[in-house]
Parts: sequence; C-alpha cells; structure tokens
Amino acid sequence: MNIVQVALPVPMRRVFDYLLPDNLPQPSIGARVVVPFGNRQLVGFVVATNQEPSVAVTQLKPLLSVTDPMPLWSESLWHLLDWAARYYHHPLGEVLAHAAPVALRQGQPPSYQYTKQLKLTAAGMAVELTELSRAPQQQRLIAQLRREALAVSDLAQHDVRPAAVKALKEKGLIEETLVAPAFSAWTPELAEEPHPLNPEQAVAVAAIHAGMQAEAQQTWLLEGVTGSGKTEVYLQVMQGVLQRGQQVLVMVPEIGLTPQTVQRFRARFQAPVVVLHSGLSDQERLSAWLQARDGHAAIILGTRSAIFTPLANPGLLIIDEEHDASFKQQDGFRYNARDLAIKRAHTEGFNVILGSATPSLESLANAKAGRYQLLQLSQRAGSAQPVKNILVDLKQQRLQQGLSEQLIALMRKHLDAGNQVLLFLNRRGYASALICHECAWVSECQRCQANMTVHQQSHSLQCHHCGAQRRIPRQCGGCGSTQLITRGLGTEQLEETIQKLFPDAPALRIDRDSTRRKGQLEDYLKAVGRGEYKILLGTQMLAKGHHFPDVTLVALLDVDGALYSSDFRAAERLAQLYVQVAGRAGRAQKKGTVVLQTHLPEHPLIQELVNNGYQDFATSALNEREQAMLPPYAAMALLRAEAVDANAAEALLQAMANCLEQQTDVAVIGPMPAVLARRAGRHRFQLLLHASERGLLQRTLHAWLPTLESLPETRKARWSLDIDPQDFS
DNA sequence: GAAGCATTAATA
DNA sequence: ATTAATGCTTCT
Repeated sequence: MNIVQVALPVPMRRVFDYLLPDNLPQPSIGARVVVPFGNRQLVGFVVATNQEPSVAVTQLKPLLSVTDPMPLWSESLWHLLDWAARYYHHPLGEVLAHAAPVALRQGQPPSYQYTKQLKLTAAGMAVELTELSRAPQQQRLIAQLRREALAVSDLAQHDVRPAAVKALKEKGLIEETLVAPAFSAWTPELAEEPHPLNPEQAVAVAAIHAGMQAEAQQTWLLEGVTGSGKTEVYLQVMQGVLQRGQQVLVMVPEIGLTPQTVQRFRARFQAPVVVLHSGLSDQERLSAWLQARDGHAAIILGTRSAIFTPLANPGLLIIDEEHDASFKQQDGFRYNARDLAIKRAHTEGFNVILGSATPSLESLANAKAGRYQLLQLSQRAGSAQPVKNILVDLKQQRLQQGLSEQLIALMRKHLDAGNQVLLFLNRRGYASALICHECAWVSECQRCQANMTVHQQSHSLQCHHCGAQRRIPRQCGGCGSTQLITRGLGTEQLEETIQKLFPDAPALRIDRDSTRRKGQLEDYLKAVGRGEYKILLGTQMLAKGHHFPDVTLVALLDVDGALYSSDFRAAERLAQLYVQVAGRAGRAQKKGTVVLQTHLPEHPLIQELVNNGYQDFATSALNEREQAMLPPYAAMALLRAEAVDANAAEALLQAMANCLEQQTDVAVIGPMPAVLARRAGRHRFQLLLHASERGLLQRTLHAWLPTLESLPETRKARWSLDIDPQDFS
C-alpha cells in the first residue's frame, strides 16, 4: 500500500502519513488532499509519497480524496514556502495554508468561477415589447438585454425581481448561460506619456535598465526623499519589463494601498492590474491568484501576503516603503515579506527594487556590503525646496496642552499666510490616563498592565491593548474623591485645544476613531485637498503617503517616548517617522517647516537627524549597531510565553533557557517580563536569543526545538517563536 | 449524581 | 487548532 505524507494546517511541526486507496490517483507533491483528522476532515498538502511510514501501518487512515491533479505551486514557489517554514520554524502545513487563497484552503478547485448571464433567445430577439406592456419588469429586462447581456448577480441593480426572470424563461424569451471570465488585453502601448525625468531619476532608470540586461539577478535600493519621484522611476522601469511580456509584482505597506496608487498604474499602462486588498471576497481573491498564476495579470499590486502570489512569468518585484513595519507579520506565521521577497527573487531569478525615503538599516547595510546597488534621488520634484527644521526645547516652557508658545506663534504665521498646518501626535483618545488628584489612583485596565485611555467622545475609558471599555467614573476608585484629572495629551484633547486657540481655522482630526467608517478617510482627505480644513491633526495615519500640497508647517508634538525606549529599533523608527512626517511639508512651490518639540534637544539622535539628515543618522546608527553587535550585524530570535499564571509563563521560558544555555554560541537573555507585562489577563514573558550569525542561531533552534516543544512546562503556558523580531513589546 | 467548567491528551 | 476524554467543583 502506498504511503502519502501530508502537511496539515495545524500548529504542529510535523507531517502525517496516510494510506493511498487503490481507487485514488497518485497525488503529486504540492497537491491538495482531503484527509480524516481526529473526527474532522482537513485539506492538507502532499509533501512526499512512497515514504516509509513513521508509525505502524495499522494506525494509518486512508486519504479521502485527491483535490488537485497537479501541484498547486510551481517548483520554485514550493521551495520558497518550504524554506520559509524551516527558516521561521513554523509548521509547514500552516505556512502552505497561509500562502493559498482562502477558497483553495477550503478545498475549492483552482479554477475560475463562471458567471451566470442572461441572454435573449431567438424568440426574445423577435418579441414585440408591447406584448409585455402588462409586465414592466419583464419589459425592462428585455430592453436591457437587447443592449447587452446581464450577469445574474447584477439583476438587483436593475431592479428586476427573480419572478420576472422566471416568467421570461418560461416564455422561452431568455436563457441563462455560463460565461467564462474575460481578461483585459495586455498590450505594450502606454496609456499616457511617461513624465519627463530629472537627471537623478534618469540615472536610476538607466542603471536599472542596464542591470536588467545582465544575466544575474539584482537588487536595487532606491533611496528617494519624499517628492523625489520614486513612483515615476518604478513606472519607467516597469514599462520595459511589461514590454518584454513579463509580470511585475508591487508590494506596498498596508496603509499605502490607496485608490490613488492603483490609479497611477492603470493610467500609465494598457495592461491588466490586479489588486490584492483586504476588501476582496474569497472568490475575487482566488480569481486574482489565478490571473497572476496564468499570466493574465500584468501587474500585481498587494500588501504583505502578496509575496505568495504565483507568477507565470515574473520580471520584476518592487517593494515600496521597504522599511515599513507592516511587511512583518506580527502573529501566527511571523514572516517578513520583504525578506521572503528577496529570497524568492534569488531563487526565481527576477530583479528587485526596494524603495524608501528612509531605508531600513538592514537594507542600507546590505547596500554597503555590495549585495544591493544603492540609487539615490535627493532632489524634490519641481522647484520644491528642502524643509527648514526647528527644534523646540520643552524644558521649562509654558505649554498650552502640549503646545509650546513658539509652535503656536508659528502656526498663526502659517495660517495667516493661507496655508495648512499638520500636527502629529501618536496617541489617540482624549488623555492617556485618568488620575485622582487626592490619592494618585490611576485608571488601570483590569486585565492588562496598562492605563486605560480617556475617550471623551464616547464617554468611556478604553484599554488600547485588550479593547476593554467602561464608563468614565465620577469618583476615584481608591478614595472616592471626585477630583479626577487627566494626564497625557491625546488627539481628541488636542483637537479641542486647537479649536479654542484657532477658532477661525477649521480643524480635522484623523485617527482610528475618527475614520472608523469605511471610506471616511478618503472623504476627509478629499476635503483636505479642497482646502476645507486648515489644521490637520492626528496619529500615524497622517504620516504616510498622503499628499497635502498646501501644508507648509508640520509639527511632531511628543516623540520623547522613543528616546527613552529600551527597544534598540526605537531610534530608527523615530528617524523614519520624522522624515516621513517632514515629507508632508511644503511639497509644491511652498517652503516647508518642520517643528520637533522635545525635552531632549541635545540627544545625539535628534541632533544628527535635524542637522545632518537621515543618511548621516543611518550611518552612525549602523556604526552603533555594529559596536553593540545588534542586527543587522547579529541574529536574534525571541521566544514569547504567556499564561494567566505568571509563574507558568516564566517557568516555561526558564526551562527553555536552561536547555539553550548549553549552546555556547548563542546568548540567552532572560526570561524577562515583556514591555506590556500583562495583556488580556495573561502575564507575558520573553526570552531573547542572540548569535553572531543567522546560521548559528538557526542550527541551535533546529537542534533544540523538538526538545523545547516537548517540555512539560509547555502545557501550562502558550508560547511562540519570532525569528528576526521587529517589535519587542 | 448530574451539570458545568477547566485541564489534558491526541490528532497518522 | 480542534475535539474528546478526564478531572474537579458546584448545584440541587
């Protein structure tokens, strides 16, 4: 009897053997099969056949069915997924399931959905409309179908009820047909003229074009300040790739996938663009996946998970804003899509462009080491001038709700000149805590080690970590006093203050709370573009990607947290944020000003950034990383554990530490409490592993994971492993 | 003693 | 992850 080894979407780092019944065809590696598992049925992936079974044959169950006659993935993509499972030490079955669209995960065939369409029969063509004068819906439908066929799913839009359709079918006037999906044409002609390039852009495009002629796969790091026209470079490089009939995969951060981005690609090329965004239905996602696999899609635009899209004929991969943290998945299968993309490009032999105004230190180090070719765009398009930086020392300053007098004066000046002002504050809500003026009681979350945030708008205290909500108390929870005051400025309160200080300047707050409704952010951004608002204030959402041509003053109100942070990446992230926010200022003909309010103006990072810019900051930050033996000059992995019982979580990591400490080439740091020591009622600990090279860390983990997994302490606490962790919270 | 909830073991 | 089996507590 034939044995089939199957990877299943369960959190176990092992595969399962099944018997192949005689009536089923021999499945190929990478095909899906349906198997019995416990008392349920799962869709699994064949990883091997004709192997020796790892348990007694009598314990094996037979496969229920073979779903695919062919492997689901090309050989190279299959190898990438297998590599990813090993590199991230994540169960292969879960990796494969993650890489497949939901429809395929559930066992649907990998085929296009045919749409049901209504068409006129010969009788329907001939019938006199007046014959149907007593059935207006039927009449309308016939009239419509004489213009063009109609999909059954669109009937409601034409206000035709199923009864009318049924009646017409019975009269033999219309019929239902299944129609194959139509793919738009793939032509090399452009839909619009390319924009003229400035000298730097031209150099970049020429360098990439030249490099593409070479046989060897290449990676370019395109470092372009905001407004320097990176997108135009992408477009002109893509042009050549598309003309050769090759596909382009474009990956953008979650927040960057806006209709405007898509619009730029559609406007330039007469080639089908497929967009993988969160709003797609399972069927639409499957269709996009198939179109990419079959080469019907020329340009595939998507976020993190787009890296798993099969490509018939890939020519180029672009990762825009490559430094963005959203390329790293923060739970479950914790992969880094940027790193996987580069690995994939290597194995499949296509070229990569990494683009950013503020490249990650990892990528800069790779450029320095000669693995990537660095291309720089330092001029802002048109006549835009460099921004002016102003540091405001908050020490001993009189503040009005977090605003220094200097900043308020600057805001007046810019508003009086008819320009817009943007204030950045990365803290939503009204205030970060409610405290008692008499006994210093603080509004803490019951289930997390964190303060609850005051939300005046919804009259509630909210925990931003577990989502808990309750009414704002009138009395102190400790002493019963009614003297409750707020601490820590949030965007809601900032909005209130701004309206008081600048009653004549309409202000708009943009944060997760104010843009909850779908499409609301887009509506607001349009209103901003029309000049309906003079002051914009908000969180991270304001920092990225949006173009505000009339904003001339940008201020970061409170970023000192990053300067005190224990996370070694905090400085890098602050520098990137600063440059991104600064990029919102003075994009058109107007000179921009950037204000940074801080209690630590003498901090070397701040000085370096403000005086010498991101590149110099990055150089010295990389030197520091090298001195301190931190990534990218070392490898890290993080073991996390959480449990209701704090001891259980800590004991598990201690047991793991005891095992791993036998390995001398890997430093084991911890266990220590996580930054957020308790979340949703669970105590959290972490254990940091540090090695001078990835290989050492990989070999250690590979050797020890089976032991770690089977430690008795794992039964008392949930744990996970994060390779190349980005966030230590 | 049954019902209800938490813990543990198994999944081929 | 999901589920069945087991253990423990609580309720009537």
